[in-house]
Amino acid sequence: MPELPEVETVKRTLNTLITGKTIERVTVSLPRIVRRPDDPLLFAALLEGQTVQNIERSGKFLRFNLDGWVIVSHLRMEGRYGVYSSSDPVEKHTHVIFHFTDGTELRYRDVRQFGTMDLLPAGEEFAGAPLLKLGLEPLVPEFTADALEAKLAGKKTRLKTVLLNQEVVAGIGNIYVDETLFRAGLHPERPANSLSREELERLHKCIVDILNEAVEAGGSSVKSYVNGQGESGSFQDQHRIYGRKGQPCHNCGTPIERMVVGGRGTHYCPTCQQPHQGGQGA
DNA sequence: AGAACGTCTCGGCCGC
DNA sequence: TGCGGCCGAGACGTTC
Repeated sequence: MPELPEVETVKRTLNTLITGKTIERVTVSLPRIVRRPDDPLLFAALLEGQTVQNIERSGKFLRFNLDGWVIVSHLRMEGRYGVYSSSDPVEKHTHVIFHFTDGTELRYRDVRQFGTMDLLPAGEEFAGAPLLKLGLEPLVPEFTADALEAKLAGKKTRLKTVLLNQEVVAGIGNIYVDETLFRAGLHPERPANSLSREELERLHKCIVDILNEAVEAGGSSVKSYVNGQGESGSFQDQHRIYGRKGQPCHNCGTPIERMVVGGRGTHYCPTCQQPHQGGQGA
């Protein structure tokens, strides 16, 4: 489920919950989740005795920094982490358990089993897949309108498809791309290289503003919770376009429409987001 | 029954 | 012809 704001929320919560804890052993009950090393027993063996230094984020990936290793974890659609006592009953769809020496556990649950974990030597995590080709981090000072413009240059691809491409901007998903394009007043199917400078600057600002607002609200979903302390996220109450098919646009009252772009459900206002240049944004 | 907050691969089409 | 860019479809389990 998670996009950048949800992953950022999970990251912050986990930092408060498991930093400094030492892994005693690891249980992998669904091997497909662990991509590297390909042997889940080796994955578990390499992690024994490792201490959690901190957790960072790249795009939608979590990076668990240990002593000599880094776990690069992607939640895909429905992956969730939770911190439990070892005496808590193990919930359905729990696929990986990190047992700590203090009797607590970090558990990974994933109903759809799409999530992934890659264990990589510390210092080498950016040298190859899956982080090497990640695009611009949108919430750092280096993410400027010029940087975005350079990434979009020459791309005739539709705007929504480009923004969902993690090699362009890292962390935007289906909810925030719709929210961003609505606020920017841009049609999802505009060719990416057709934006005026003004439109590009508006798009850049909307990406940054919406992601920051969502992080501030603790993310959108109710599905990417960490545990009782980290499970809420209220940004879904601020969604102005996503999931509002048929309801009136907050801007102009026109019923919001839904179409499919790049295979993804896409919500937009046919009045505020015209398929040609123009418009002032929402 | 259709859709789901994410990738990833495959095959086809288009234009240089 | 060859190749890159781009697109849609389908796949990956499961739930509601």
